[in-house]
Amino acid sequence: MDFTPIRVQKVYEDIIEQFKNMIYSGQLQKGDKLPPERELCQMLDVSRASMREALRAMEVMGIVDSRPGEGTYIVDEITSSMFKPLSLIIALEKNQADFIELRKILESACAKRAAEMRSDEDLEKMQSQIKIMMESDDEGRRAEADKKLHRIISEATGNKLLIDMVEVIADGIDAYIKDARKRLMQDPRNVDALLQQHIAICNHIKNKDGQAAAREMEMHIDFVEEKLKRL
Amino acid sequence: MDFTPIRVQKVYEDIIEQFKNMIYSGQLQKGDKLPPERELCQMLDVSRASMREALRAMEVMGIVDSRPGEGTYIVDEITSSMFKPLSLIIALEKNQADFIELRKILESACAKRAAEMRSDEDLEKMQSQIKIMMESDDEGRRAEADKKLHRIISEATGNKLLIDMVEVIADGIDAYIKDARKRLMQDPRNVDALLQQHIAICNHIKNKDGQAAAREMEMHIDFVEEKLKRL
DNA sequence: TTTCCTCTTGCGGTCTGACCAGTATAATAG
DNA sequence: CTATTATACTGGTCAGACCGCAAGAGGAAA
Repeated sequence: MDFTPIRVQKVYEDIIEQFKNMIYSGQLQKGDKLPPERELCQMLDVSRASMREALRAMEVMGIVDSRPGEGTYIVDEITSSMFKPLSLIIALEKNQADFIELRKILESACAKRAAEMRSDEDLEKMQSQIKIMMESDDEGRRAEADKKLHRIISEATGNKLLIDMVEVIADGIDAYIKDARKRLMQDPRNVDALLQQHIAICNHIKNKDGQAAAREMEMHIDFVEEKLKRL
Repeated sequence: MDFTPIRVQKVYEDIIEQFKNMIYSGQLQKGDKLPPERELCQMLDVSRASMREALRAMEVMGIVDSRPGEGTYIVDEITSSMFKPLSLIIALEKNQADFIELRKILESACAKRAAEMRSDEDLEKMQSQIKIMMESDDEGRRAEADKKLHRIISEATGNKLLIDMVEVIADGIDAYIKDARKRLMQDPRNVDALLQQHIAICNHIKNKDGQAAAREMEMHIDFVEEKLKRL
């Protein structure tokens, strides 16, 4: 006998399901205020504990926002919170190849779009970070500038989704390889290579050459990945 | 006076924070079994309700898995569950430009990698879907084949992360534009145009021309987006 | 009448303790 | 030694209580 295992739906999952349907059907929209928890419990005939588990779950998903004394609302602005779990998953996953590939895809796409849409202001911000990288002797500061530069590039796309996602993935990976990076940067040749790559990327963005910027970004991430592997 | 609002950390967030740190520090690893809820409560000196809110939150993040009578475990395999909230956010967001752009980035990257890594088996699967599209008169079946084809392409990359993410985003957007698509497909010219685009993408994948496949995929999504806008 | 303060009310946040229904393990019978 | 049964353990759910914050009602002062 080979029966299918019965998947027992937990109450909180059921509750989320109902909210989901109301969102899909448009009955719940951005910014809407939800009834008080106690009322919701009566409506769905569940305990407050279960209702709260569902609400907390939706809170970490970035779908609702509960404020003490005020009430619970459907969020009215997308936040990066929904991507936060990613950094934890990255920390759990020893084989990070998939994450690095995803990062490469996203960051090169950012570079391409940044090249196409950048304002002069964006360009200035990038170059000020590069200046810090060139002039500073402190690896900590250089690493910070590196990070900022990548963020400025993603911000130049104007796509909030992209910005948040790149940041979470980059942070997750960076936290994981932090020590390795430090050791890598003890060799001045590596420091210089990285600097040249960053300059090249920015130049392509300056010249509004999206293709080249994307290619350069991809090579840049490949370079770091390759060096780290050898460590 | 311009004080910073005091951010009151909720208990469940605090608990998650502690788990997060243990994951980052490596004290908690994939597959580990957690102590029973009641013990955890004692360790952290919190109520079971709060502990459960934290656990449920981590469950929807795809980090832990609780099984009745058995215990709670750190997940040992990445699941797509962490991306599920995205489809809800998509449903909430009227302006989907950012999502469509993200989709374009991911799917064209998939096409590129699929072209580079595809097996003959992958190719066969793609072509069988195209055959369905060509021969079927039922728009429902054609839409299904369309969807499957895109999934086969993402699967050809072998990157689970990418597969899950593309699926969630595509599903979210498709659900949103479902009716519009139906109307679009009432015009045979559109049906044919889409078919030609799919064939072109697959041909590039067949020829292992990643650049062309990516470009074609991007144009394909642009085409659909453009047509939908005019509707 | 208007403004300001106070107080009530409503809300989310947290805790306690209890019971249920599965799973796993130890004890028992064969 | 094996198969069965009984027990302990674990997550899932519920009910009820109390706290502190926020908003709005109502009254006091200008």
